Amino acid sequence: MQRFSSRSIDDLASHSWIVRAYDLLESCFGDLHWWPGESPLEIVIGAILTQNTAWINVEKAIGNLKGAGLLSIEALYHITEENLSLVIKPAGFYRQKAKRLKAFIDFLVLNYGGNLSSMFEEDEGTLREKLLCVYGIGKETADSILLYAGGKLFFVIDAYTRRILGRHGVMQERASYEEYQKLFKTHLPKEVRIYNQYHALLVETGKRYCRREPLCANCPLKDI
DNA sequence: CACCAGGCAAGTA
DNA sequence: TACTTGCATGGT
Repeated sequence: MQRFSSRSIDDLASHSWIVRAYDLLESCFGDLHWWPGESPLEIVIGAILTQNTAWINVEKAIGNLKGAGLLSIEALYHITEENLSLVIKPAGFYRQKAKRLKAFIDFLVLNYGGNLSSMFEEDEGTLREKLLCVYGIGKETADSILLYAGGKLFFVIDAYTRRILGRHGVMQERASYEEYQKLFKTHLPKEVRIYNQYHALLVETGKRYCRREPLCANCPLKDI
């Protein structure tokens, strides 16, 4: 029986990779202070609109919402789902996403008087469970809302995170959302600022250096 | 022209 | 549990 399981060896390797990657990326990109959005509401809307969609198209949809005066709970509550879908059209999947935005707004109005601040006053574990019950909100969207709009300590796992860690052999790309989340939770200080910045750094890296094919030679992480 | 983008829900085995 | 498919516009 070996005294040191391969698990703990792996943990050490993972730990050093996670920490080194953070330092390297931060020295490359600096402080990104994410999420691109000017208010908690805009962040929530962006989180739903960006589902499997290029951010550039989300910006157009949000621009349309602004132009139409629809960046408020009130306005979003009163507009019809169909009209909303036309405004957010550039983001793609527009019928589904109109339904999802409506579902969230209804949830917010019904449970928290339409007040985002009130929503975030709820116990964060309970809130996450409730968000996951809202139509159109899965784990990534829930964690994005909690971290970036609410400042809660939840690490966001997205396609870029999987791809980057998968390609660098830190974890199987197909591993579960929980496995990925545990990896970061285990090896990082429990600070919202770090969670926020790290995910932002990973997305930036993914956009620039880790698109589908091929693996970019200039990726800052290639020598770890 | 083909392929993909910061997912999710619903259906199948 | 672990796949598969539909959803849809716009950039490369």
